[in-house]
Amino acid sequence: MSKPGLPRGTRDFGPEQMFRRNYIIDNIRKVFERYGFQPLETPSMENLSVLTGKYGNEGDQLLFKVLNSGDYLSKTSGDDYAAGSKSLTPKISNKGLRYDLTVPFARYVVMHQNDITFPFKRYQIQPVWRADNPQKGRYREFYQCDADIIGTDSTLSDLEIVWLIHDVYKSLGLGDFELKMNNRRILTAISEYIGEPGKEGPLCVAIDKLDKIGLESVITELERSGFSSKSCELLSEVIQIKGSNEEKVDKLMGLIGDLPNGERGLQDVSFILGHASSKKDIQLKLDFDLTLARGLSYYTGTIFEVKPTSVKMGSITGGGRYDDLTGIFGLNGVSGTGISFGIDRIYDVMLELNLFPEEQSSNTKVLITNFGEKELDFSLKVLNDLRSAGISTEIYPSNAKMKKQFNYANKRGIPYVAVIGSEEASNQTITLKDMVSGSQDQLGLKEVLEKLVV
RNA sequence: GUGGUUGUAGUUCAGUUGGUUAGAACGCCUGAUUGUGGUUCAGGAGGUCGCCGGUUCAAGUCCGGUCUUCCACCCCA
Repeated sequence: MSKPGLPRGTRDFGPEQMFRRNYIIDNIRKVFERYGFQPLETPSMENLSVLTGKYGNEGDQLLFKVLNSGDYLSKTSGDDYAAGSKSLTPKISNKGLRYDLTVPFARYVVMHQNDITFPFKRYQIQPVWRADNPQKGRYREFYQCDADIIGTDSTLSDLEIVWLIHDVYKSLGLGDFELKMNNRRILTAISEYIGEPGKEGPLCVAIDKLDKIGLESVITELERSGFSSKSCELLSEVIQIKGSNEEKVDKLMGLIGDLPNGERGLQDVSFILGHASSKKDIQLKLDFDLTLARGLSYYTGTIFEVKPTSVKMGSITGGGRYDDLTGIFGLNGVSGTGISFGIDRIYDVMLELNLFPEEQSSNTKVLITNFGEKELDFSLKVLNDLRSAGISTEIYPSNAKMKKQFNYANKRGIPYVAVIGSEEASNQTITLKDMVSGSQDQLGLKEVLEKLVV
């Protein structure tokens, strides 16, 4: 028999890792619920008609497709095979694994539009799959934690997202990050201002790389995609605007303030900037960054991204406002804003910064020894009494050597061992050993309960 | 999808110009200690050298392919 393995880009999570992952997820969930978000889960699989075409060409290639059940070749012919995988795939596969949580959410909203009370605030914590090439911080199966407010175009919701991000990272003790914010309308207005209206798509793609490849390479790339040298000159002036967040808003107002998109985008940004710090306990490095573009094409307003500052890692949280997410499924005029936390990356960052609470390798507080049948009745009574009192208790399942039973408690990090041998069983007492100090006392059941219930 | 990189015991890694029976540390098991773990000491088990093929008298070592790991690009969380 050959040794088993895992599919590329997937991982097992042992008890130790699950303890840490649950710590992250529990904290995020608590904050989500404190903000009034309601839980939602959707299936791992969606119909390919729901998924394809939503993430661009590249995204479609990254979808994991599920082969049809039964004789999946029955509806194909030799011609399909000859025409290549593009024409063959739809005939042998009509389902795929979800690529993110936003599109399934949009599908859900459209299907349940008559039952949902808007504005609808939902959160969703589930794995997603991408047939991508794995590397640092990139997996083929990973979790997203999404929170969206849908059915309102109020900028107040965007502000709530800022506070939500702040509170999530505060609860995790991760303060070492920067929240970047921009607005797609501003990028649109800039493309109009520099004389290349309608080209905000390529503009976003290029601008997004600014901190990676530098201004000159960005300009080169833009010229290659048809931007005139005059527009590029104007652009480099605009994106080199420096100063505080408020100063940047002011300067931009002078340039693109008369354009409808520019005015509205800057209003939103300044609303958020103005109110964000009104929260009492706020400690947030919020940066209005003109070069933040974000890839996903459905964003139309405010956009967010969180990056750790001292750990080399891509974005750990991203989101923004979209005006017409459900339009692709035939429901128009539903605006929303949302955020997605990448817990696998947050895990990596927190591990590197040593931010997890001390590991708790076991929930069990007491291990009851097993000496065999004579002591069993009393041992089981103690076991059940301790459990009834809310104390997490185990009994060693077989009459093994004491060395082995103590070793088990030690390895599992169980703090107390209750020794119940013939002597203890006959006078109904328990020898309770404290595994940390090494000391032990012979006690009655009541005394044990008093000692352990704190 | 493109380019580079990695693979030897449960884990982390050695392994000489190709040459006897592939090693270490940690971990694991047993005993010293028949009712007591963490320390110590003694002993033991554990390997299809990722897989398939090729070169050679001889391959862990060289060559080809393939899978995998990690990294970068693209894109993204």
